[in-house]
Amino acid sequence: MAIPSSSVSADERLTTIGLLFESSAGLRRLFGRNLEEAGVHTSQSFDILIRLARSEGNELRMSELASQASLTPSGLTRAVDRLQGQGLVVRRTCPEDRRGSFAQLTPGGRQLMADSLPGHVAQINRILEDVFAPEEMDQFSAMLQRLRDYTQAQNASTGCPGADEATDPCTEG
Amino acid sequence: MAIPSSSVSADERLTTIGLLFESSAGLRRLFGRNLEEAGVHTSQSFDILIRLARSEGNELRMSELASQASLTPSGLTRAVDRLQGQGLVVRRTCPEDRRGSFAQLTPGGRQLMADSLPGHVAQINRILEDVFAPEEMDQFSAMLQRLRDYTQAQNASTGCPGADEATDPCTEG
DNA sequence: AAAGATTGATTGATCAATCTTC
DNA sequence: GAAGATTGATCAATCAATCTTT
Repeated sequence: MAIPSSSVSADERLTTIGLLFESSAGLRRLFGRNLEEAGVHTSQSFDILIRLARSEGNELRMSELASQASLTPSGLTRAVDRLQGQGLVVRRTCPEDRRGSFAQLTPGGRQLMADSLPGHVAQINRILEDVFAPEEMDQFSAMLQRLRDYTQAQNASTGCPGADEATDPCTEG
Repeated sequence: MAIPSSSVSADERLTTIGLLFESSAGLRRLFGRNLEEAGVHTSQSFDILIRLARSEGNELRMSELASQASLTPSGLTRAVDRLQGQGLVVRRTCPEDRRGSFAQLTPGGRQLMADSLPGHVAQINRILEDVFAPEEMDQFSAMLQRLRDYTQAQNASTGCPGADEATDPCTEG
């Protein structure tokens, strides 16, 4: 009682991490419902499509996309296979380095994003406005940014998915 | 420029959600390394074990455990099968309602938690102290708590895993 | 030999269907 | 018939190994 703020107990900090995990899982479920109705199969698919949609030329290198989507290279290969099967994405061999390839949004993929994004953004706004006061939003975002950067840096030491030097703020899910 | 705080753009809010997802995935990867060294197979296993460890009698009903761990009933059945196979958990039929059962930590399971928890807590403390100022911690936790509660309430409307009325603050991962 | 990407084998999670008990 | 839990079938992600290009 009346212990200063640095006294946050171990239990409380464990709980904080648990809340982060549960929030993430809960949001994915909420989004999943609406995205499916909008024609996007899963929240993970959307995660990939939106990053392509927000990139120059609607395309990204496989390795960078894997990193941004928190997937291993093989995981991304399979995800892009599925999206290609749905006609939303195509592969393009990188002309300067023929080992690499780009994943690129098709016109159909762009259309799907154009159709589904407004509803998704509206849902996000509704949630965030219900939960946070306006001045809290920026704080929350800034804290998450630091936490994300920290985990990326730590994971980078040992070559992990989602451990990119990515300065790119294009980071949605 | 100089637009008030409520003008946070759609892109910024999309990014906030993306940061939350990436933070969650990044933390799971960081924890996974250390937990594996400590003898816990995955971050998901730990998620289940710690909830049992922090519950009365080291046991919890399957349905409640599923909800707390953000798993479907069948997902939890399989997870408990694995933990039982490792000798960390046993099932106990509920005497008052023979449809239900409890998952309960074995002595070996309790020992494993006793051995691995200190290191895990230390890792969490290190991360949170590196990333956040002391006074930010409580804010961050409180914001996540509201977000978690909100998503649970929303998902509850349609019967989803992790959508519990759970007032229980035992919530780690 | 190292980097980018893919494939095969395995593990983990989900949905739909089923079984038992209420 | 509904609730708690499990099983079968399927899908998605990972690791280890492989192929191509550098």
